[in-house]
Amino acid sequence: MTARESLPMDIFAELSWRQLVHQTTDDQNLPRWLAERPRTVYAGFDPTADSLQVGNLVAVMILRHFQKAGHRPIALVGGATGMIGDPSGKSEERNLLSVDVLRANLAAIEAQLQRFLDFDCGASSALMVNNHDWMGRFGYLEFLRDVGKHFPVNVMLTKDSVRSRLQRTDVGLSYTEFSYMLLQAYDFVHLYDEYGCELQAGGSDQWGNITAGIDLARRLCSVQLYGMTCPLLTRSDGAKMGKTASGTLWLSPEKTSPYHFYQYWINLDDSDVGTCLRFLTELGPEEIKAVMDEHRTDPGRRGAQRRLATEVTRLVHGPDGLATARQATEIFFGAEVGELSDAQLQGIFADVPSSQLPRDRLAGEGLSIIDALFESGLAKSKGEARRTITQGGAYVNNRRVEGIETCLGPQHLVGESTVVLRSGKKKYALLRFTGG
RNA sequence: GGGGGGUUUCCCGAGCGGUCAAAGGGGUCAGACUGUAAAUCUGAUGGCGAAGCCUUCGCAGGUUCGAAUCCUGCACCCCCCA
Repeated sequence: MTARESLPMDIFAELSWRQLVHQTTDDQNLPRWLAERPRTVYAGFDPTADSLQVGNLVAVMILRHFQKAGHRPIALVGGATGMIGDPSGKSEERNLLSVDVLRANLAAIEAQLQRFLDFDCGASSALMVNNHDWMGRFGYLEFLRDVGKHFPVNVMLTKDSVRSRLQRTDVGLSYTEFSYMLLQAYDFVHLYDEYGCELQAGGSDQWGNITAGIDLARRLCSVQLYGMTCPLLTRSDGAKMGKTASGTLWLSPEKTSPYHFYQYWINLDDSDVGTCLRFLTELGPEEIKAVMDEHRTDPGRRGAQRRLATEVTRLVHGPDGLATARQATEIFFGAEVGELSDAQLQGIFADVPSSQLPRDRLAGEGLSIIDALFESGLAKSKGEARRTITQGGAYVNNRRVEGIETCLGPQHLVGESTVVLRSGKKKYALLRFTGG
């Protein structure tokens, strides 16, 4: 999709109907400016962890939309800014990451971003940059003279990110974090100089940093750059999207299995599905409307959640990840554990605790189901195991265990060496019989 | 300094010499129901076991055939009067 003077779609209209536009620095002219010809837009990602999370996905999607619309996206990873820590939206001073951790995080995040953008499609090919490449060369004195001179402290003090921290008496704000906005501001100027990037996108908490960059560009280069922010993705109950009892929902399959990722969306509250469909999928307005209409007719089927989970999981984990997640879902909700190999089981039950037992435990009379539940950790004591079985809450390979006399033998093995135990509706554990 | 009350099983909280593994509630775990939700209902809830046995009621001793329950000392907590 090579972009010439004619653009394949109106990006501003696209983002608007998705309600992804929270604020812009020029409501009057930005839509027209974007429609005129291909532009270059950037969004930044901080290497605070070795994976992006769901919250980052909104910015990623925005870059994708820009690219689809014929513009050129730049994904910036904050090798330099990550060393400082952005105070925006943070209630307290952050601990600095070590250089090694930072380097590993950067590499991981760069790899993740690769899959969301097209880096080889002519004029609108995406770019990946690391601000450490230009910030690292700056000397302190040089930076103060060239950049710091243009920042009136009284203006900096009015930024929300700074002010909210100064108002609190229990936490402070270090000079380091206070200076963060200078770095991000300079990034914007640098990307303008280097790549003609004139627009920065980010979450609504980035407003102060974005406008700081625009101010700096005006002073240093006498140009008018643009900024736009999107709403932060939150749930209707106020909680952050992508936070679960067990922690953050990561995009990395190592940190959050495709199954859990898929399940998060399946379980999403009805009132949040619409927003997520608009924010996190590329379905068009008609299709989303159709999905939502159908969902309202029969909320029990949770068609909207299913569609959302399908789309987002496919986007993040690819068709294979989606397939694994779906297969795992079927099994987790009671489907027969049939002819699966150890490797498949390993994938499906990636997050499930497993224990190793010597294979000869299955020989002779076999392994008592009570001991099996106890040793797998599903029951804290043999009494508890007994109870669970008596009450009909124990399952072997998803078949209910009928009596406490049941013993496991080789005939219960699935795959090469695995027995799938379950207690209650969805508490699973694997037993792996090895050796001998 | 003087006087009084407390410390119970995951939590709160009954118990006041045997029938106490210890009422009740919460939580938790199963089951039913359900939209993989919420609410509700049912059952279970120290450990090992077929009966039965073992370990628990702040800590250490003692009285008794027998103690969470009585006595003595110790530790911690709370309240009242100075």
